[in-house]
Amino acid sequence: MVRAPCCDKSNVKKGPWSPDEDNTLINYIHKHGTGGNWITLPRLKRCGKSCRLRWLNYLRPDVKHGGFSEEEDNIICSLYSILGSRWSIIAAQLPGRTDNDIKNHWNTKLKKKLFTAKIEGGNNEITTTISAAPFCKAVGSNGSSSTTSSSYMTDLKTYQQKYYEYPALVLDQTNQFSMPYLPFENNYGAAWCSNGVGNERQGMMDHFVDFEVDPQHVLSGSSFQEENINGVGDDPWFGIVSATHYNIFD
DNA sequence: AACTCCGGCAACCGCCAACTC
DNA sequence: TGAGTTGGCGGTTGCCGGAGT
Repeated sequence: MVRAPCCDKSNVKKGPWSPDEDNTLINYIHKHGTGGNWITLPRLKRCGKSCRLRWLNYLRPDVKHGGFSEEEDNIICSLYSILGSRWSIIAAQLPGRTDNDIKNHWNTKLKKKLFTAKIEGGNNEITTTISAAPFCKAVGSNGSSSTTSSSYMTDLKTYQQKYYEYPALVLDQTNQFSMPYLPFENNYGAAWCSNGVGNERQGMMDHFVDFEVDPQHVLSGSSFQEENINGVGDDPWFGIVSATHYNIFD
């Protein structure tokens, strides 16, 4: 009871797609859809995976190419600061953009842009790390605090494993620290910051709780100034307090 | 004009989780 | 239940065109 392999690797065409191949693929999908099965797609001498990639990244009618706006750049950088290189999740927040496109854009432009901004900033904060804290799992679906100490610790372990390079937060055009902008509907996504006194994890947790239960700290689609938050120090930490409805860390 | 270098991007590769038989 | 298949993802490669020399 064994299925046929997805393609005969020795007889599979690679490299750039020709207009003919594109047309064949487009016509087929318009006629039949993908049916969730890329392997049975048109009899191009292409691997099913290659067909899927070509359609999703290039041929799909709603896909946008290039021309990233400032706002899109900001969203990408903010989400990168939180999620790291989880391009598919980041792409899900940007209609018409593909993970591949965003990844390329980050690697070729944004990374350098932020690095340059960091150098120009020229302060000790350069060496600071930020972290992405999947605390969302520990927050009630209505945004209220329902965290238990055990789930706290589970998430803390994940949290401690997820450190990212600093630069993504230098984005703020006013040259101040700003919290990542989280473009989630209904703003269930919210950012959190602490001064991370002495790099104490417990210290950060305290700030997290303070922040979480205080509605005025919940983002409403704008960036968040450092002075709005309890902890103001030279060793800031950033994270998410809630993004519960989206399960973005699952 | 010829050559080299470099940036941008499409496509491939390999891994892994989910699914199927 | 386990082996094999498939789809999805992130990392990487390699081609192409433009800029610089």
